[in-house]
Amino acid sequence: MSDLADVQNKFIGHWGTLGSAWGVNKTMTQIHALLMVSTDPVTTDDIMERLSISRGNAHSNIKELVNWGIVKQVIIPGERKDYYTAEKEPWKLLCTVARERKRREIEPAIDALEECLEDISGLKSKDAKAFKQQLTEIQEFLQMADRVFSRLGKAERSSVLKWLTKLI
Amino acid sequence: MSDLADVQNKFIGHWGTLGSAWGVNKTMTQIHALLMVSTDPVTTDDIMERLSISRGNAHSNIKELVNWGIVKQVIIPGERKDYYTAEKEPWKLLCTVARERKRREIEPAIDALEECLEDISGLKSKDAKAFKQQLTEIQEFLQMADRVFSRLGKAERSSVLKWLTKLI
DNA sequence: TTGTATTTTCAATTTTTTCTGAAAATTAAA
DNA sequence: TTTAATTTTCAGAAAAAATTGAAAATACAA
Repeated sequence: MSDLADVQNKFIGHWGTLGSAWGVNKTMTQIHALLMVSTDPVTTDDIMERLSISRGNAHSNIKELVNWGIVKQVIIPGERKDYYTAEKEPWKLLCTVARERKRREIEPAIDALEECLEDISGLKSKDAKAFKQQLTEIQEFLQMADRVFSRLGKAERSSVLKWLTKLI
Repeated sequence: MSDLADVQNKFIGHWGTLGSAWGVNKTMTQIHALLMVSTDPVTTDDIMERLSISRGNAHSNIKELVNWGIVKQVIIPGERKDYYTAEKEPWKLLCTVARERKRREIEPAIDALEECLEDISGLKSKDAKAFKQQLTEIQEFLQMADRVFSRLGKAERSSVLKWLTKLI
């Protein structure tokens, strides 16, 4: 027989593990998990206490979540402290993350490959041609990913679901 | 005016950066990048030299790539050394990664949430109900992700392209 | 067998990342 | 103003992850 907080902590831990596997700081995803299961807005002190972490750690990870657009600061009239909430709807989370990852990772990668392609445009050896061909294929792949993420980033729940259902 | 190896190194570096952002060891993705742009199979020594890394490092990352099914060992008759190659086609890479990530991350996450749901099944407070509801939504989301990855994992290039094109 | 090439392992080290905690800065009430 | 609450910063500490290099294990030709 578990009590609510215990199970929530378990969930928070698992969400952190999942985040790590995808290259996200564990504390960051844990804070996010805590906010997802919190019905009311939460303060930095709440987070520090709940996750047993320092103020600095809590602070910087919250800021990072806000940067990603995954967490919002909410103003509570009459309160001095800052309160935070997260979007609860997983589909919206997906959209936000897709938008950010496109901007932060896919677009720069495309630009980088573009540069590589320019650098070798002058080379005519057989090996250079093979490399060029390979880079071009990867480039096309990334461009497709870019379009998918872009589409996802703009999507509404219903439309995402519609595609995915079609897809499967 | 750059020479081929320089541009390839540049590409290898960028591919490593991209991998890091997605939670993959940089050396691992760099080895993968090197194999993708190598027309012929490559030995551990080639990799060590090209990336300036130790034998142990090269070895363990190659093994990890083989584990993921992203790199294959090839037997070259008459040669003592092990040779390795990577699938060059990005779409096939996507399929392989999707299959593995489903197995390694998504399925365990679903099981973990399932356990959380069991743990709270007895709790009847208002908060417990809200938590249950939230977990259920996340669970459904993960299950959809699972199906998408599963579909991707089985796919052929043409069919993946067909969906994605429809999607956009 | 024996010797040599090659692969594998892993303790120790280095590097990178994350985290802490306290001081400084900011904000706003008194 | 002054004071107290709160947020922000950041140098140093701790933890985690990656890497080295050499010894051990293995594979195989002679």
